[in-house]
Amino acid sequence: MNVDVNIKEKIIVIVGPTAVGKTALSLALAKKYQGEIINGDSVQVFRGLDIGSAKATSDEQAGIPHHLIDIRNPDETYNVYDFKQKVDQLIKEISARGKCPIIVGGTGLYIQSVLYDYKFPTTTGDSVLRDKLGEQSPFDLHRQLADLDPASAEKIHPNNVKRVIRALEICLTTGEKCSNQSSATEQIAKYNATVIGLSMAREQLYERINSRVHLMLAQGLEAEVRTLYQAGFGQAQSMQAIGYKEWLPYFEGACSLVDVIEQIQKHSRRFAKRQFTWFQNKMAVNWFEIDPAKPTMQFDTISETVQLFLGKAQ
RNA sequence: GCUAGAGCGACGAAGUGGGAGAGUCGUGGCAGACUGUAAAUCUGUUCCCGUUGGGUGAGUAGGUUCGAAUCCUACCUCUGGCA
Repeated sequence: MNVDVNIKEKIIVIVGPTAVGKTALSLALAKKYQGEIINGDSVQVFRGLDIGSAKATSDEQAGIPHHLIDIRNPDETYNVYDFKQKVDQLIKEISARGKCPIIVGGTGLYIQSVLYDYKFPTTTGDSVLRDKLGEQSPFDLHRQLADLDPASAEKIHPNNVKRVIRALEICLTTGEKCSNQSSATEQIAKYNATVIGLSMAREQLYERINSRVHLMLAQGLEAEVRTLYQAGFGQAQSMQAIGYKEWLPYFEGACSLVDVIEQIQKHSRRFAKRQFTWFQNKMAVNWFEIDPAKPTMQFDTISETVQLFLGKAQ
């Protein structure tokens, strides 16, 4: 199959682990190149989750169009499918305006789904079926999957109940096999994208993460989470985010504030590691190492790369 | 100074008290997987080396023994008690 290169829209993608400085770079590039920012992050979509998700402040956003931020209430859901649909549409619109779409985010799956044009199984989440399946033992679930879709069963570890259930859900509601549907997607780049990755020496990144948690606290993180908690959103999807879920035991008197801080730091460090794993292994990234002492020093180099990319004839 | 107890693996804990185990639990680190919750969920690994195997190993140095984490001696460190 030949995809006509000429019709591919140009997009800039900024990826990297949490706390590395993606937001700052996105703002700088958007200003310089008349870009519009598309949030590629699974938490910043929720209203009211501002400090803990490290959203750009409204001052920072001023004058630069931002998309897919604050588009959900804290008790609503959001997923890759929603994201990809909206992004495809947004890229079309923004490009038609003669602007450059800049996708910024740390959610590997989301970014991947856009870059490689994932085709998702048609079945939407069926919570009744999921609950019913959830009552069974992991072993039984996995055995069922082995009957219906051996390829998936082999790929998914029996302990990974969420993914076993999702695979079963696809088999049971569509009659298709999860493994067939996902492999139907070829690794074909849908857009003419330059993927800029920001990295940092592990130790320094971890220090930055640790101190950023204290910064968030100073900015009023506890009050932000308490408001959401008191509004009854404790069990919502949005509250599973790092920086939020860790407060629940504290509000219930089961742990100390120090415990909360340490948990948030730990979860953030692990998350950063998982982000590295994804971006390094799943997609072609143009990496730039950030020096935490001079975080904007690389921006000029990156900017040149971007200019070259944008200037190139299609 | 005297006395009682305790010292192992990146860290913490429990347990064992002549036939051992680089064993158990937890934490941290490292690595990995990922197609509708993905900041989710899950997996592997973590003394050394030539890694389907081999080596060293229970504070340190000796001793007893066919065999020692275990018993003995000395020393070091920590904790409690007494001065």
